[in-house]
Amino acid sequence: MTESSEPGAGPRRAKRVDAFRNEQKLLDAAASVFVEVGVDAPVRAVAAAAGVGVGTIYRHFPTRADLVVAVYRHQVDMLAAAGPSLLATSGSPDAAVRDWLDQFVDFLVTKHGLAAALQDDKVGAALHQHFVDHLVPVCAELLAAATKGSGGAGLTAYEVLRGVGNLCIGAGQDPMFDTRRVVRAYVSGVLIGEDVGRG
Amino acid sequence: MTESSEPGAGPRRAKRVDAFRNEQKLLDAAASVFVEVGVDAPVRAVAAAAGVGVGTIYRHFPTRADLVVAVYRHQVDMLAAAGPSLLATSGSPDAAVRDWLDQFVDFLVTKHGLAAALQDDKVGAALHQHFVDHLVPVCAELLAAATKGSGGAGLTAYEVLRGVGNLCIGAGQDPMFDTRRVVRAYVSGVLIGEDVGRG
Amino acid sequence: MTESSEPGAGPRRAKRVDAFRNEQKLLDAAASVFVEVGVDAPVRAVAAAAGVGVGTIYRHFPTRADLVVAVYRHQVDMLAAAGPSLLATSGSPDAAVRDWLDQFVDFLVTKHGLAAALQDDKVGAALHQHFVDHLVPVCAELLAAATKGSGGAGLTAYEVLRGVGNLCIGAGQDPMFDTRRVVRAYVSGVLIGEDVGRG
Amino acid sequence: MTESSEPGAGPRRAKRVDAFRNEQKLLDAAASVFVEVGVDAPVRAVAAAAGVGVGTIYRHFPTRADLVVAVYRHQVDMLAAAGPSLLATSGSPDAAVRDWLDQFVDFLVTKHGLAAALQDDKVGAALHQHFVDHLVPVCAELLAAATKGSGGAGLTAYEVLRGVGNLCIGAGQDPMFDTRRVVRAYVSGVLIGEDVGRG
DNA sequence: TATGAATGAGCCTTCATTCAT
DNA sequence: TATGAATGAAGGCTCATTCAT
Repeated sequence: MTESSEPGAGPRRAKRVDAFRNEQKLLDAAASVFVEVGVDAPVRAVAAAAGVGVGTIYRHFPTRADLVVAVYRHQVDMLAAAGPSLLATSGSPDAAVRDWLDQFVDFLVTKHGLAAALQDDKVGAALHQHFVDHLVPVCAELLAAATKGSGGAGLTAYEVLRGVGNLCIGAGQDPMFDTRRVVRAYVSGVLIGEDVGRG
Repeated sequence: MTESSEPGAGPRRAKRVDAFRNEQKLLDAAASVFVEVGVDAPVRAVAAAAGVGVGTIYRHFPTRADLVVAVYRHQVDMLAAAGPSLLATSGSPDAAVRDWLDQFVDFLVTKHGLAAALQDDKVGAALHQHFVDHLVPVCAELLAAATKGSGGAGLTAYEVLRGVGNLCIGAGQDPMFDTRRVVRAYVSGVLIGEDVGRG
Repeated sequence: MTESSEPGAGPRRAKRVDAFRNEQKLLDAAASVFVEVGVDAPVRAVAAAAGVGVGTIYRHFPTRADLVVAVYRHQVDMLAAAGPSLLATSGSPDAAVRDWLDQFVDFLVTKHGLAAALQDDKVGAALHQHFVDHLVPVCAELLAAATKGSGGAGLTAYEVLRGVGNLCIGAGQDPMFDTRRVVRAYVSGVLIGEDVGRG
Repeated sequence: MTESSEPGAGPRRAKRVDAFRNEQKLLDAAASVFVEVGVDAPVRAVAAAAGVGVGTIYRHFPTRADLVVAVYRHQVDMLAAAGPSLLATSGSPDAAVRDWLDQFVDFLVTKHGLAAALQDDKVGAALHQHFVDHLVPVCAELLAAATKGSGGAGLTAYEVLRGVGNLCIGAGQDPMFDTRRVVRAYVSGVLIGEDVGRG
C-alpha cells in the first residue's frame, strides 16, 4: 500500500519484486527437495535444486531451520485461510471438519516431510508455534460447530490436528497405508466416539 | 536354564552362552541410550554405555541400522507374544484390542525414539518388516474377533497398527498431546466407525 | 574553505567534494566499527554502520585491505604531523620522544585492533608501508635529537616504533598488563640502555 | 609408574605407547604448520601435514583451540623447567634473567605464531592461563633475584613476560626488526630503568 | 575375539567480492 | 553512481565404518 501509492516507483521497486520472486523460487525448490529427500536435506541440496549458491539461501533464511519453517509456513497460511469458508460451503459442520482435515491431509501428504520436521528439535520449535497459532484456532472453530451437542471424543483441537499430522507421517511412501482412509477412521472416532476421558 | 539342561554342553556351548549374554548387554545398553538421547545416538555412545569398544558393536551388528533394529526387534517379540492371551483375559474382543494396543502404546511411548526410527530410510526398512511379520498377524487376529459381525471402519490390521505407531511419534515430548487419549479416540473410530471405504 | 576560495569551481568540483565527504563518512564508520568489533569486522558491518551498500564500500576501496589501510592511514597522518612540534614544546629531546610515543600508544590503544591488523598478511602489508613512510622518519628525527651524544641502545627508529606497536597489541583487554607502564620501561631501555649490539 | 610395575603389559600397553607417539606426531606437525602458515592454519592443513585425517586430530584434540594450546603447552613446559637452573649457571641474577628471556625469545621466535595465538579469543584463553601458571612464577623468581636492591622499573613478572611475548610477535618475518636486540633493550629498561610508576 | 584409533565424506555457516539493476 | 543480491570457497566439526593390534 505504502509503496503502490508512490508514483514512479523505479528500480528500487523492481528489485524488491525480484527479490520476492526469488524467495518464492527458493521456497518452491526447498519444498520439492524436502519431499524428495526429506526435511533433512542438506542446505546445499536445496541450493542446487534452486540453481543458486548456498549463500543465497542463507541470505534469505539465516538458518537452516528458518528455511524449513518458511517452506511450511507458506503452506500453512494458505490452509488456515481456507478453513472458515468451508463452514458455509460444506453440507454440515461435520462435513466441514472432514473437508478441512482432508485438505490438511492433502497438504501434508504432498509435502510429506512436514510431520517429520515437527519432530526435529531446532526446526520443530518454530514450526510448531506457527501451527498452533494459525491452524489450531481454525480447527477449534470447525470442531466446536461439529460437536455442539454431541460432544464427540473430547479431544482438544490441538490434539485432533496433531493426531492427523502424525497420521500423515511417511504418507505416500507406503502403498499398504492409505493415509486418507486411516484419517477418516480417526476423525470418526473424534466426532462420534464416546468421550475418551481426561487421562 | 534351557541351556544347562542340555547334556554335553562343553566349552563350545559356554562360549555361545557368553556371546549371547554379551549381545544382550549391548542391546540393553543401546535400548537405554536410545531412550535417553534418541535413536540418533552415535554408535560410540552405545559402545560407551555398554562398556565395550565400537568394534564390538560392529561385530554383532554389521551396521548401525542392524543395531537399532535388533534393539526394537527384541521388544517387539515380547509384545507379539503377549497378544493372544489377551483374548482370553480381557472381557471382550473389543477390550482385547484396546488392551493390546494400549501395550503397544506403552511400548512405543517408553522407547520413544521408535516411531521416529521407522521414518528413517536405512533403519526403518528392516524394522518395518519385523513389525509386519510379527505384530500384524497378532493384531489381525484380535481385530477379526472384535469386528466379527459389525465390521468396524474396515481398516487393515497393518493400517490400524501403523496408525497407532504414527500417533505415538513424539509422545511424551508434548504435554498438550495426550497420546493415550488420542489413540483411544482413534481405536474407537476403528472399531465402531462406519466403513471408510476403499480409497 | 580551501576549496570554495578557488575560483571557477563548477558542479564538477562540487561532485568531488561530495565524494570526499562520502569517503570520510565511510572511513569514520569503519573506524568506529573496527574499534567496537575489531579489525576483523565484516565489510558488511562497515557498510551497515555507514548506511550504505557494500558496493559503495568497494567502489571506494577495491579491497577489504584497502579499507582497513585507509582507516588507519588517516590517523597515522595526523600522528606524523604532530611529531615535529613536540621537539619545541616538550622540555627536552628525551621528553619529546616519550611524549610522541605516548601519543602513538594512545592512538594504538584507542584503535586497539590496529596492532593486530599489522600482523595480517593482506592488510598488514600495505599498512606497514605507510607506517614506515610516514612515522619512521618522524621517530628517527626525535630519536636523533634525544640520543645525540649518549647513543642509547642503538635501535633503529623502525625498531623502536615497531617495538612500541607490538607492545600495544591487545592493550586494554588485559587488566594485568598496563601497556603504558610497559612501554615506558621499554623506552627507558631504548634511551638510556647500553648499546645492545648489532645482532 | 603404575603401569611399569605391571608385569607382562601386553598389547594394551603397546597401543598406549603408539597413541602417545601419534599424538607427538600430530603436535610436531601442528607446530610446524603453525610456524609456516600461522596459528590460523585450518585444522585440515594440520591433518594433511601430519598425514592423517581430520578425524584423528579431533580425536586427540576435541577442539581447534585444544590443539593449539597443546602445541604450545608442550614447549612452555620445557621452558619453565629450564628456568631455575639458570640462576646457578649464569654469572649473575641479571644474566640469569637475560638468559632465560633469551630462551623465551628463542622459543617464541621459532614458533612465532604463539604470540599471535594469545590474541585469539577462543585459543588465547586457555593458552594464557598455562602461561601464567607455568612461566610467570619462574620469571618472578629470576626477577626477584635480579632486582633485589636496585628495584628496576617495577614491572610485574607478568608484564615483563608478556612484554617480551608481544615484542616477539611477527618475529622473523621482518628483517628490519631484530627481535633479540629489541628485547635486550626492553630488558635493560626493565632491569636498570627508573621506576615507571603505578599508572 | 575385543579394542579403539584412524578415516574422510559431509554438514552448517560465514564472508569477501562481483555485477545486474 | 549506489545498491544489495548472488556467489562459492573455506572453515570447524561429527560420526559411521574399517582395520591393525
